Amino acid sequence: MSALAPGTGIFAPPAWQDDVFAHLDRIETDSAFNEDPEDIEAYEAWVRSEVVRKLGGHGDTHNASSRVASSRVNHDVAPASRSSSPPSRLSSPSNSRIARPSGISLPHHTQLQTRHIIGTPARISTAPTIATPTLTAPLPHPPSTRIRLLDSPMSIATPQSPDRTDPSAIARGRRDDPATPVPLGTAELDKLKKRKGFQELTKHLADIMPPPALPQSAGRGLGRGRGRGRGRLGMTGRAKIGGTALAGTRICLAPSGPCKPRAAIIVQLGGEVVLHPDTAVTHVIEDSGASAAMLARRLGLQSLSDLPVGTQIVKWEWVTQCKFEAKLLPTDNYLTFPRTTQRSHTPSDSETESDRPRRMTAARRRTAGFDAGGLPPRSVPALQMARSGPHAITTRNASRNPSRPVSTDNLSSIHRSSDTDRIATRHEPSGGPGWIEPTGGEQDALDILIVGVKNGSVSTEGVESGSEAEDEPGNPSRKADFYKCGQKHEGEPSRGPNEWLAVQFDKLHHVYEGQQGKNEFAIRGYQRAAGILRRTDIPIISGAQARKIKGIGESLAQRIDEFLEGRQGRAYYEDTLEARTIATFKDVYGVGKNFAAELYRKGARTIEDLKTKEYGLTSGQRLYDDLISRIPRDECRQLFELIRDAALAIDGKLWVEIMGSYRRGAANSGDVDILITRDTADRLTHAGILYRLVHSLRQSGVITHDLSCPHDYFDLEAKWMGVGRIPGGKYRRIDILTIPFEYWGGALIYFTGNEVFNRSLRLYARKQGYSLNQRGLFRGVIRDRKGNKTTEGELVASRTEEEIFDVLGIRWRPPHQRRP
DNA sequence: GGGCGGTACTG
DNA sequence: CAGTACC
DNA sequence: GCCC
Repeated sequence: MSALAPGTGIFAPPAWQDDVFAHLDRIETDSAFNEDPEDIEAYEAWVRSEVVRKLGGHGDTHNASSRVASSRVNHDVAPASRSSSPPSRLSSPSNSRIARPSGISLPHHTQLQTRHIIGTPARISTAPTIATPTLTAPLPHPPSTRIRLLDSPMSIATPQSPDRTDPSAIARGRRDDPATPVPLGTAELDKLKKRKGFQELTKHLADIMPPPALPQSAGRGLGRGRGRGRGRLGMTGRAKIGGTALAGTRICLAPSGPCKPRAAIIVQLGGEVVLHPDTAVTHVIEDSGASAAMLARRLGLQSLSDLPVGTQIVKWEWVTQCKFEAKLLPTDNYLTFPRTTQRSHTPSDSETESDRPRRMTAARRRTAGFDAGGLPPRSVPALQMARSGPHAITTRNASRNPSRPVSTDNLSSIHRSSDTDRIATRHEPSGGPGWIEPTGGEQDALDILIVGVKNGSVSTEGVESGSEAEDEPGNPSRKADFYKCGQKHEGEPSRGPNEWLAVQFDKLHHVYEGQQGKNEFAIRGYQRAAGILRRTDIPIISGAQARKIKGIGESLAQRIDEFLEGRQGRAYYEDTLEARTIATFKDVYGVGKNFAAELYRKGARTIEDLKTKEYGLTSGQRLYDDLISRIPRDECRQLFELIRDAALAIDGKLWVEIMGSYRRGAANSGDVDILITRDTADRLTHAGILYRLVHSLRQSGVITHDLSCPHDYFDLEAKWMGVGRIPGGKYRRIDILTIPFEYWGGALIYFTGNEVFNRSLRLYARKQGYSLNQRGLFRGVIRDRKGNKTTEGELVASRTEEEIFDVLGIRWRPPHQRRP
């Protein structure tokens, strides 16, 4: 929800904006946004036509590239001029001095090519002057192999398909005389009741609820002014806000999320609170992101249709809004399961992580295959662990229990056997669509273990006791256990009980990005808090409680209290039009904080302003509409294939791979990242490829814009950033990076990310006396007082990912586990 | 109170 | 150089 | 912002 409404975004539903970009943003990022798919299609078609119109029918090419290109062409005519004659390679695939592991094939590509030389020995000599590692070391493995590995989306625990329960079927249960509510529920309910948290909450409710002697049925005239309830809320000093807005309601708070403060607010507003549904319940609060089926389970029901007729399942926002408007509002805009048809393409994300973290604003995460909303089996110990152990916060240690059919030895042997550096990005099963749930029969051992742990069928024994249990063995160096890069992070296929809070912090983070004079580390703190909350399985019910978690300090704890109590605190007052606008402008490529602020000062208020008035945006920047939207995995793959094929047509021995969030298994990505290198065993290199590739793709209409070009296209290490598309499709951000062959490992790590993982790994490396960059792991780097490097240092490891992890004493992990 | 990743391209 | 970008 |  990133509408630019001042001061309302965090507490209120987003005001509708007459801003198509806000609209698009909502479509793209907000899973709660439901709209007729046809409207969306029509809208997106319109956006495309607008773009085409503004671009005069096609993308133009930036001067930057032509400038660089022309300055280069004379200098280095050879590669370009050769392009007319198809290159070729020696026919033998094994001309490399290093034997390839059997079963791994070179990328197959065109065969009908005439002999030609791409690089020259002279080129090779231009390679960076690090000591060349002995070529007898295991080589990195060729990309684009089609071998199924754990490092593949198919092996990632993908979210199960969204719950298909027909929303209209919700709540057809009986509604008895509200004066004598009868509990609803199955045997599940008894189990729920036994949980410690549940009992605590019951007790708490007894404390704050009006005396039972009074008729509870309607709660009319009660609640407000009740001494005890008020007492609890006294700290807010705002007990009058909201009046008796909820009089007459009987609201079920499923035992997750910020129950206590929520209960207090409801009572304060004259409503009743129950922890499990009965025949008199009028509303159920649910915004943890659970599916209907999961919610039903948490409520101890077989199905939500067991709820009394007319029961509204609403988001907490409805209550806060009732409070602020001091009246009972219609629930239409706050339904957890809106009645309109669900959009069929609601992302089924395993990783909807944004490549542009600042865009993470919306509650877009959807259902998971199991109920993470329930109380965790060991909430208190687990939380206490949070500060001391890396495994405490998440419950996603896949393989705690070796007594599963598949031993962990098998797992690690899969990882360690052969090569962990084979990219093995599995794009799709042959002929099938890309991102599908593995069927039962095809689940591999890891899937089974992951699913088992998640649905509780596999014990998570050993969480408290800490170490031993070698499923998710620590790192060779135990210190690494305490870094994000030494932990397993698989993203959040499940929604935890703190999703609502996490979303608030996402929003706050976005706002702060537009706030002037705020420390970048402070801003990141909010982003991190969102992630922490999202991964915390224990419902956070107070700032003080959250304070125990590593990463949540005094300030964040205060924000949490404000959110939980529905208070208009700092978060509210800092949510200004200016901050939001600037934050939104920053989403335009090339517009950073300073320029965004300047644009605001100059009077721009919407993205539309930037495009229609003269603020000096380039044509590429005006593609905002397309670029801001996420790229479905399958489209990433198609773009990749176009690029790869173009590259292989130039030199079939290139290694071309798709990196970034795609490699981490994301269901959609913010851009397409391509990494290119070439085995130098035949004494040829990929120098000049980038220039020819970009040129070729421009010819074919795949590349349409340059955003930034390498200072030297003919360096072995070069980066091109720009915009392209599948002809006819949306414009997409594309990055293409080339690296010297010997940097493969370092480049893989860098380009795979994610950002947090990289920072963590680099920090860890630094603490160990190394320095890690996209070229590899270095030792002996000397920095001056300001941290500037004064000595290159010596390359320690870089040929493969595993080599680098080994030196650092960190367990290698497949990309899909690198999502802290 | 210091530290917080390391680098590349643009103008 | 500062600003913005990449993961 | 948080952590050491």
